[in-house]
Amino acid sequence: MVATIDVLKDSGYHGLTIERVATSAGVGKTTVYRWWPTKARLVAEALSTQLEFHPVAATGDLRTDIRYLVQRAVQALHRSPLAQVLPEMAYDLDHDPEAREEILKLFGPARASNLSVLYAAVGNGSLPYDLDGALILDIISGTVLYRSLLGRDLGPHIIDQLTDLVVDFRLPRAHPRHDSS
Amino acid sequence: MVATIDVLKDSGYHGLTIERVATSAGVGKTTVYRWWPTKARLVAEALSTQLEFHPVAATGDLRTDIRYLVQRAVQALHRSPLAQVLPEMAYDLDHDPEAREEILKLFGPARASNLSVLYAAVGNGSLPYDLDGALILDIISGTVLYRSLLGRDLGPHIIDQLTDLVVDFRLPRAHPRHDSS
Amino acid sequence: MVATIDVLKDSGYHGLTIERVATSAGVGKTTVYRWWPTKARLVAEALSTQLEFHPVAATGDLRTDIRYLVQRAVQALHRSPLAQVLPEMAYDLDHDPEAREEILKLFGPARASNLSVLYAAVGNGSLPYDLDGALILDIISGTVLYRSLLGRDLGPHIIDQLTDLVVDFRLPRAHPRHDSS
Amino acid sequence: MVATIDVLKDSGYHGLTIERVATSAGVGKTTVYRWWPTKARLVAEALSTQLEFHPVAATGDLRTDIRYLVQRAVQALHRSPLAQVLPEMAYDLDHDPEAREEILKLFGPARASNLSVLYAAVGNGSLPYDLDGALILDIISGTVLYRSLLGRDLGPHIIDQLTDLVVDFRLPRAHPRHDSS
DNA sequence: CACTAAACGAGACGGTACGTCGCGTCTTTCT
DNA sequence: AGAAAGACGCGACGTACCGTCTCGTTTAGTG
Repeated sequence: MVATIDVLKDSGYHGLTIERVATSAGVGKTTVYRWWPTKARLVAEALSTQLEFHPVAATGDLRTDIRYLVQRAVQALHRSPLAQVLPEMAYDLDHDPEAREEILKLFGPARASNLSVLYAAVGNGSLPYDLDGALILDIISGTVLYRSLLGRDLGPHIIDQLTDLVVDFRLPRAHPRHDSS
Repeated sequence: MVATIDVLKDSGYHGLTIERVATSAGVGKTTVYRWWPTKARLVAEALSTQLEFHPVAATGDLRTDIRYLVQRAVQALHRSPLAQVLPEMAYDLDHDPEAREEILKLFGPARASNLSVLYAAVGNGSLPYDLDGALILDIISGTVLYRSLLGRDLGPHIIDQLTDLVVDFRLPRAHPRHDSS
Repeated sequence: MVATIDVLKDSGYHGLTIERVATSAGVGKTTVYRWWPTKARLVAEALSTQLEFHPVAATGDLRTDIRYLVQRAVQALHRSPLAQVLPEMAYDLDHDPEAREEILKLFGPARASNLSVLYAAVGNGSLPYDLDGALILDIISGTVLYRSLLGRDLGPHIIDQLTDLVVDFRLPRAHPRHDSS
Repeated sequence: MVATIDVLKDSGYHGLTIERVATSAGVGKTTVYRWWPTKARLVAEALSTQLEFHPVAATGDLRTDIRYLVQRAVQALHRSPLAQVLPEMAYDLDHDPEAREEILKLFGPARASNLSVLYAAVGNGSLPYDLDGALILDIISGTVLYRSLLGRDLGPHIIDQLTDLVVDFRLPRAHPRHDSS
């Protein structure tokens, strides 16, 4: 497991080989296969031991809380180890439902926490009563991941833009906004 | 090239092998390598001969036009051949800038057309003058792709939700909205 | 191993391909490479399982024994499977000392036996006390191999000529000798 | 042709490629194939332009002349460029009679000269009247080539031993003969 | 002098084999 | 009994040359 993480860091998901993990763990390949049927499952589980969710108290101030939420999405999906690994795993996850499940579990706590922030705001009237929180989160994550995949701009302004979208229902403005803020 | 498309359809990007393409084209491996240095480049170019952009006249009615734009994004990124292939290519594209360029070119015409729709609406005052059109499009595409990747719900309501987001600056509502439309 | 012999018989050393041997043995190429680093080593070992030395009792009559010795050299270096393969291997053997060692081992028993015949004759005074037996054998083998390589005459008289050379210290005579014997 | 020699020197017969020769000659592959149907023919012809025979006057002293003859055989078949190339060509020559012819022509002048030395000695009674000169020469060449191929000892004594064999009809003696010379 | 045709350079082509890597299974060996 | 070690059949990798095959482009030689 630790070995998996090491290899993953050194070589990425593509460079990770069952053979390599086994060797670096001082273990027979057989043993690895015994416990994890696929590379995806192995990595999924390894990541799950590695990443842990640090819950954050909501401040109650909508803009602050949303901004933080967006920030964490960007971090998680842009330069984190997870983000580097996820796209390489895309295919395997699509063909290995159990691994997908495992990976999705990793997002669970953060997602729940984020939803609770949103619905707290709904509760006090800052956001519409029939808000589709899940979609909001997907919009944020999706936008960030998409830009990351395509190698497009992911500068700091995108955080403001997405925050404004949620807090003010405001469509993103062209980003020479730092001078107007 | 045609052979590449065939193999791609049969076996997906992962199942596509230079050897297979060569054989199925009745061609030596060397010839394939001579023209396309990597699998990603080969597939990118094959896709580009396959996909063509059908421009659509804007109606002038913002909601209709945006709706159509969103619809096309969903089609392009959900069940199209391209959509099935893209995630599998993610890793290679990340390590093969030329292939990425080629793939991005595929999006070019549709993207330009979509931008023109948005900025036409900006022009007649239906959308804010300082709109970040590129980000809007990324939000739409990103959201759709993200849900597609995670295997999440991509029913018809998402089209309405994203349309409303752009047209009415309205955050997505929970989707029992078909009864209210 | 058996497969190697088969392929060797069918196609000679040049036509023998690791790939072919592997296929015809129902085995992965890797396995072949695991055990024999080079084609030369593989063939050398295959030959060594195939060829076995049949020792022959010396009669004590010098001419008879030498004649038989020469005869066997001609057989071994002219039309035997080994002889057909050896020249094709020349280059590889020159660049693969271990394979050369292996091949030389094949000659070992016959060479030893031949030397013992010679030195027995030295012992009873039929041949000079300070005879260079090794060179005698090389002269016989070398002459035969050389003619074989150049496609030159290797008729039966050469056996007599070489025998006489050793037994009578007599230089080879022009070979219409069958009528004078 | 000059290019062929260059490549031959750099890379040996095995490393010599029609492609390489063509390139290094600044010539299309086609042109090479037009003039020389096979690698063997090409090399054979190249060698024939390179090697020339320097006739040597016979001294009339048998031992001196024979010794020189043997010496030249050793030089030609041991460390000369030809000797390095010949074994690698063995297979091709066996399957390309025209190339063999060409190569044999290279030996022609030297062979003729050597035969004339022998038969001059026959003429003045120093060697038996019915001597098989061709075989004598093959014995010398064969022995040298054989030892060369097998990587066996080819020190200076072998020259004395072979000379004695011819001049004195004496079988080779074990070679601590340098102290007696 | 212009025209033609052979010979040419360049290099693409369909192939075959190379030696390597990683797969996922299976067997042997040793605790 | 269970794990390490690693052999195994397999299939793809990307490379090197093979000998064949167009392509224009020189270069003579001839009319």
